[in-house]
Amino acid sequence: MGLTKNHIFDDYQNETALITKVLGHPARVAIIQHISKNQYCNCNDLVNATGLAQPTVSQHLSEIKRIKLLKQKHQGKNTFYAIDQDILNQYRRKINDFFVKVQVNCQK
Amino acid sequence: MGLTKNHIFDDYQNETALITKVLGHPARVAIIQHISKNQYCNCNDLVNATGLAQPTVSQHLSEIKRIKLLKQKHQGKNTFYAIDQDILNQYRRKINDFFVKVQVNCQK
DNA sequence: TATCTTTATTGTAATATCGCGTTACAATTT
DNA sequence: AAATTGTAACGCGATATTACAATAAAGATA
Repeated sequence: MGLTKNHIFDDYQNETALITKVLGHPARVAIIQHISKNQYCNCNDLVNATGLAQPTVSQHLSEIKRIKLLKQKHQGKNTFYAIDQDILNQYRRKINDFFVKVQVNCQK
Repeated sequence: MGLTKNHIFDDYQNETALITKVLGHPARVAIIQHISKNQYCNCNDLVNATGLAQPTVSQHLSEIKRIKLLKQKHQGKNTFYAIDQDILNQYRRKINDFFVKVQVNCQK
């Protein structure tokens, strides 16, 4: 089948997986790092920074956008990307809470 | 190609991705949750808890084992699984640090 | 011994992902 | 207008992932 059965899991489990899945590729980790160090950089910067082809970077960008982690500014032919810090912080807490809850469960 | 170019990314990026990738599936999130609430449960418990077939659960378990997040005890025909809390805590800090570093970079 | 239970392995079909060449398109630049 | 630049979309080949039936293997039980 090859098709994840999302419907048999709850919202919390699906959302946790959705967020971590986006972080689950080194290119996307690298892209997020580079944008954070160069807020409002463009696609070409990321191509140079990662060494991946432009369509590949563009594809990874759209996966990161899917979870709303990026803000975009269009200026002429350029698109500038920045990290949405509110969302980032929200996800940081969510993922950390997941770990903490698991940890607490272990100790009961 | 369908082949991740790990060699063009650094150890930090690859390790961050490796950990989050394992969490990037709702079945594995569910399995980790269930083991944490039932330390030293067996595979059958997880089959019942998730609703997935036994080979599927076994496959997910081995992915979680790949990053050393599980401890196992063999007792006769049974295999009991538990969360390795040291590793869990290590990963919690690692992933949280990743988020924090990105956040700090944004604010420079 | 034969059977049942539990888990891992093998094999396979369906689907998703990764990476990139090509193309398309919009906004500049010449 | 023509060429250039930056980005997204399309399409494709290679590989990986998801899920499961069937089987194997190892221990327990009748």
